[in-house]
Formats: sequence, structure tokens, C-alpha cells
Amino acid sequence: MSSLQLNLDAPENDATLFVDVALPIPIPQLYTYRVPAEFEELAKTGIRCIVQFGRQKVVTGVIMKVHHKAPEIYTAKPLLDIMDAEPVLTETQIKFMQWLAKYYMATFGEVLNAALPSGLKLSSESRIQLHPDNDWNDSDYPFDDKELVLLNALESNDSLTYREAADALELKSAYKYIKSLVQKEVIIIYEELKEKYKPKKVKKIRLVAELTTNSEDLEAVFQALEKKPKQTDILLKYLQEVPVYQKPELNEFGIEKSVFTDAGFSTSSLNTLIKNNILEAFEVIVSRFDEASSQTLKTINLSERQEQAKAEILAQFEEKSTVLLHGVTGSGKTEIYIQLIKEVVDSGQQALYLLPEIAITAQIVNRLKAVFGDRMGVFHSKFSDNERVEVWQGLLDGRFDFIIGVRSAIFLPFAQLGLIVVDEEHENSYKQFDPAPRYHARDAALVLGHFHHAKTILGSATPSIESFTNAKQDKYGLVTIAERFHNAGLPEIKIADIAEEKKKKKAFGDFTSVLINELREVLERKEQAIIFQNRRGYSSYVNCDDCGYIPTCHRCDVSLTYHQYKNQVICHYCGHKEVVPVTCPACGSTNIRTVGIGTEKIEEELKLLLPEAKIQRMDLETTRSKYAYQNIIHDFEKGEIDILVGTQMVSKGLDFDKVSLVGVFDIDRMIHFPDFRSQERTFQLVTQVSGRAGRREKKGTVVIQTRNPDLRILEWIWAHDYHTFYKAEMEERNSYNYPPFTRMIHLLVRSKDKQNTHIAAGKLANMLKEDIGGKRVLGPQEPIISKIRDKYLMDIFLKIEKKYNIEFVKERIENAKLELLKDKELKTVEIIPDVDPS
DNA sequence: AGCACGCCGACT
DNA sequence: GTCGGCGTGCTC
Repeated sequence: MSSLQLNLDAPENDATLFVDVALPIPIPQLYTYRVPAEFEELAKTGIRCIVQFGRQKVVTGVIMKVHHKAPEIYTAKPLLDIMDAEPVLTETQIKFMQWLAKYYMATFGEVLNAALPSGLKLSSESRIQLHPDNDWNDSDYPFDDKELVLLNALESNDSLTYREAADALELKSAYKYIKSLVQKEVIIIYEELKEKYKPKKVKKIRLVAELTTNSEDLEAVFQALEKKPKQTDILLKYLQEVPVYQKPELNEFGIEKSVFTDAGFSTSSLNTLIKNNILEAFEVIVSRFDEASSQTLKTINLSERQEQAKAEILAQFEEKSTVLLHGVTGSGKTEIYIQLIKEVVDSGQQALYLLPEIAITAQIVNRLKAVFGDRMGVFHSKFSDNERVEVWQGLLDGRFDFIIGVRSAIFLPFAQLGLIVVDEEHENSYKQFDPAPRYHARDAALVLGHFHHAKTILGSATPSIESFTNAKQDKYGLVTIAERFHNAGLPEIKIADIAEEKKKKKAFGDFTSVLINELREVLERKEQAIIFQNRRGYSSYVNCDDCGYIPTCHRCDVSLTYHQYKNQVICHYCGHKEVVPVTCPACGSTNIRTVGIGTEKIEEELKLLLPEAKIQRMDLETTRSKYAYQNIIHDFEKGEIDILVGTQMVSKGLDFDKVSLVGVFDIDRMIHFPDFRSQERTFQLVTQVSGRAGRREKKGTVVIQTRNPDLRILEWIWAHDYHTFYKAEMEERNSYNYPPFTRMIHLLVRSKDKQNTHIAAGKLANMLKEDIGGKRVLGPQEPIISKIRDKYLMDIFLKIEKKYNIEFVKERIENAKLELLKDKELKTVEIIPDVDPS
């Protein structure tokens, strides 16, 4: 930090260089720092630098602009260091991130935070240590007990963090004493910088170079080791692995140390050989990803229909930059993508293949790996941060030209994208909810494609209403594949009325006789079934049979969800957990019952109904660990599971030849979810799970359990009729002014004080009504869940016609936020905009 | 977002 | 009186 003092005093003149730096912090502006002379050559846009921000913090920022304009109202601090020789952010990337921040009403810092893997961010932690020049034992100042405890703790530890200091004192905060000791000049505070990314290193062993040049020296070594059999064995093992006599040049690469340890050689004899200058140890940095390198790569052959679809896509690309590929489940879209991606990559451009998180399975990754080998990078949230940094750097180095990844992969540093594929484009997991930036990766990918002059394919069996509309309006090209691969027929769908069956006492608990009979047949035929229930936990809640009491969360406006495996009720919003009460806290009754059905309960009921079946549950709970998901899939594939019970997870990207039945539970709850997209979602989800039934020549069966068998949507699902569904849905959307006829912006108003939340929401809505017209502003209204984590919520929805200036609306929202800030009472109320909510 | 500073209630 | 609560302002 001493150089910091020097630099601060250095004079500024016209030639002094400044940089505007973006920090991964949700503040809107850039900050200007002075570039010390030694860094002038290195300061470039897109390069990371270390700066001091505030009195203590040291953070990584990214240089956005280099200039000579000295700030007028303050003296710029100098930047402390430059971290990269080459930019980690490309110019296109920066432009894209700026667009994204503006469109989704987020700050650039928020986007930067979402984009950079945390391994590329540097964090600092304040630590304290004894003053290097002043010994506290000689100090003239008196110290109180707590101060003495701290000083003694520092005598035994070199340094302490603030947290450790507080723990040593058994206090919540040691700040006060730290400050006092700093004043008495017996300790100092310093910042420890942590580079989070650690390259993976492998320890290797080789012969020292001199011994490889002539064999006589090596013979002499063996002579000397005659009485040391263990060392001789190690040396022989090495020569066996690396034939130094024949090919001395191989010695340079050595072999991994683990070759010896795995073979049972002792580390101590190995170390003796190293110590005696016969072998030497060295380290190399390796990739965390398996090098598939020289393996022979597979080529994919397309069926006639696939070839035709591919040709149609290419023809559409002549005129349009985006094509919607509408292909029924099992129509072989993936092979088409692979072919197109391969052509783009072979032509020297890059490709990006986006998939929803739950669809990136080992199955699909291995399939692509077989074609692209180590040119392909995988970007997935289940990977460690180190692995993500390697994908990022691999792209910058040019090692990868094809990335398969989840939504945040749109932020990777592509040099020249030629093709983006957004598979399952209707999936709403492409939309990020929390935290900001609340972006939609499909929509953002289209803009990213535009920046790169790349082509984009949106693929789905059940396109989103928005994308299909764009295709119908000729903004996108449209390619349709109506038949399944290998001519497998579409599954037969049976609608089973659970209410009716319960009345007639035909039902088995929560199962209709229709579903149970189908399941029995599947078991007899030694095939497999999937049961889909879109709710985890055992049942939805617990309920007192006598007084109707339902345990609710004290911090959120929701009832707690019952989870049997720990006999707990859990708040799905804040994570609060409670043990299920034995007696009702309200009336003392012991008649506590569970209401509703979750995956756990289905699993349990099924085990009683079909005791001979092997049943496995797949939901968030059972797939929490890194390989759990893979293991379940593997067992299912091997036929060790007959019936798989699961949430959404079972609906995506799993292709099993032996699945001939899919059961859908509780579809009514999905249909009646209060959201303008609930019909669309139900149609998509049920179609998607249905697609799991029947492969190859076999036709599958789907049983949908419902209380309202007359609903029109069931008829469309039954008939696999996307077009009629689309038409009906469009009429609905049109009459209520919902997207795609309008664009929506959701404003969430939130604060700890209920009254202030309501007042602020009212004022905000009124201001906006004045600015953009009352008919475009809906609300404010209290959401169904009106409190989360002790904060009260209010909703305002804006519906903006397509031709109305949306940028103006955003500007008015920003302005209204500023107006509210002027009111002292309301300035703690948060206003959280969500553009294109889903 | 952190983090320092300041003002306020609950206790050794 | 002290401790720690939280509300508020600022960061080049």
C-alpha cells in the first residue's frame, strides 16, 4: 500500500491517462481511475484491473474506456494493478452486455456480475496484524481486557480476519477494538487479495536430463543402487513406462507421480531418488476436462426427413437470420443441430448450443463429445467455478469453437459466432428471475446473434406463443417436422377422471384405476413407466382436522410444505423449517393430516399398490449431489427401475427405449395457476412428458388424471393439436391484451413496512398512469403471496402495445423511482423492474 | 453490494 | 453507563 501513497501525490497533467472502470457491483455509474505510468501501455478496454473502492475494499473491475479527461470534482485514485495481458472481455461482448443492461433495466455492474465466473473476480478480505514497527509491549497506551485478548491472539496467529477477531473476543463485532488498536498504532489493517481461480496441476516425475544423454551414466546409477531394491524397482518401472534408451526425447514429458503411488511404490524411496538427483519432480498445468484428443470422431448420418429439414433451414437462412424449428418430440432435431453446428465450426466460425439446465444430461454431452471431441466446451452450473473459468479461457485462447451451455453461456467471450441454437426455446428456465439482470436467454441470444451476424435456430416441439407468432408473421423462418424419427407413432392419450372414480370408489387412493391398470400391464410386459407430478415434497401442507389450522411461515405469507423424509414443514420461499406439530397449536387436537399430493407421497402410495415394482423418485431432493441425477438415469437405463416418479426433471431430454407409459398427476393445479401463461405451460409440459412415452416402432400411452375432463385444453393435448391450441390461446391473449400483443413490464414494490409499500406502489402507479396513460398500467395490487422474508410486496403490471415506445416507458419508470426517492418515508422502498416477465 | 458512521433501546 | 441493533449515505 505504500506505493499507493506515492502515486496519490504524483502530479496530473494533460498526458495523464485515465480509465473508466466497471465494477461487479449494482451501482449504475462507471468509476474513473488514474493509470500510473508503469501501466500506461497495458490499460486497454476489456482488461481487468485491481482498484481500491471505498476506504477498505479492493475489487476487480473491467476497463471500459481509456481517456485523458481528468475528473473535475474529485481526484481519481490510481489503479493498483493490471491483471491481464489480453482482454478477457471482447468488444462485442461489452456491447452486448450494455444492451442487456439497458433492455432489462439492470446496471452494467449487475450484468458484469452475472457474466464473469466468480473465478475471474477478485475478492479482498480485511485482515489485521501486529504493527511491524511498534511492539505493543513497549506502548505507552493502556489496553483494556478485550484489547489484550486481541493482541495475544495476534501473537499466536500471524493475522486475523474481522470475523476471526470477533470470534476470539466472543463478540458480534470486534470493530470497535480494532479501531482503537489501530489508533494506538500497535496493529495495522491490510487487504488480502484472493485470486479464486486455481489451475489444476499434476505432479510428474522424470529422469534428470544428464542421465538421458548417455546410457553409461544410467548403468552406473543402477550399479550404485544394487543394494537398494525398492529404488531399483522404481527406476525400472520408469524405464518400462518411458523407453528412454530408444527415445530419449520422451523423457521430457515424464510420467505422472500417481503411476508410482498407484502401483504401490513408496513415496519415500521415490523421494530418495529425487533427493539423490536421479529423478526429478515437476508440475504441469492440465485441463480439468478430459482430453479426448486423438479419438476417432463420429459422423452423424441424417435420415431423409432430417436432410430435408436441414435443407429447408439453410434455405430460410438465405433471407432470415432466425429460424423456428417446430419438430414433434422424437423427430430427431438434435442430429440436425449437430450437422449444422459441424458445418459452421468446420468453416472456422464458432457455435453456441443453449439448453435448459435440466436438459444438459450426460447423454447429450457424450453424444456431442463423440462428434466434436475437445473442440467442444461444456458450460453448466453444476460445474465448479474453476471449470467455468477454463471454458472462458479456452474460448479466448481459441481452444474451443463450440460451446454447449445453460443460459449464462450467452456471456462467454465468443470471437466469431456463426450459429446459435436455442433448444427447447419455450422453456421458461431461460428467464432469470433473481437476482438482476432478469434476462431471457432466448431473446438475448437473438440479439447476441445479431451482434455477431450469426444465424439462430430456435427449436421446440411446443414453441412459445411469442416465437410461433414471429414465425407466422414472417419475422422468423419456420421449418416443421410433424413425424417422429423411426416412424414411431405419437402416444395415445387417455384422460382419466379422478373425481368421478373417487365418487364411484374405483380409485386407488390418488391413483385412477385407469393408471393403475396401465402400470400393471407395463410391469407385466417388463417395460418402464414415468409418473409426472409437478410438486416436490410429500404433500402440499398439513392441516388440523378439527379446527382447520394450517402451519404458516412467520416471515412469508404462505403455508408450509410438508416433507416426510425429515417429518418437517418447510417454507419454499425463505427456507424456514419446522418440525410437524404432534398436537395442533391452535386447539390441541391430535388429528393432524396431510393434504395434497407431492412426489414423495406418490412414491409411497405406489409402493403399497404395486409392491413388486422397483420405484425411484427423482426431484430436487433426490438429485442434490453432483452425480445423483446421473446415477438415477443410469439405473433407469439399465432397467433397475420400473417406475420413475418425478417433477419437471423427468420431462426433459431423456430418451429411454423401454418407457411405454407416462402418467400425469394433478394437471388441474397447473391449468388453474393464476398467470396468463398457465395454459401455454400446461400444454408444453404435458406434451413434453408425453414425448417420453414410446420410442422406435412402439407406440406409447399417456394417462392424464384430472378433475375436469371437459376442459378444452385437454382435447388439444389429446389430439396433439398445437395449431388449434395456438389459435385459441391467441384469441385469449388478444382479448386481454397480453403478450405477444403487448410487451409487459412487471414492477415489484417491496419494503419492510406494509403501509409504506402500499403508499409507494400507489404513488408509482399514479405517476406512470399520468406519464403513459391509465390503460397501460395495471394495479397496484397485492400479490397472492404478499410477504416474503419479512418484506411486504405489491405488484404493478404495465402492458405496452408493440408500437408504443418502450424506451420511453423505461425512462418514465426510472424517473418515477427517483421521484419516490425524494420522499423521506418512502426512500427505503425497493422498486424492482422485470422486463418481459414469464 | 459492502461498509462505516450514527442514533437508539436493553442490559452486564 | 456499554453493547449491539439497524437505518443511511457513499464509494472514482
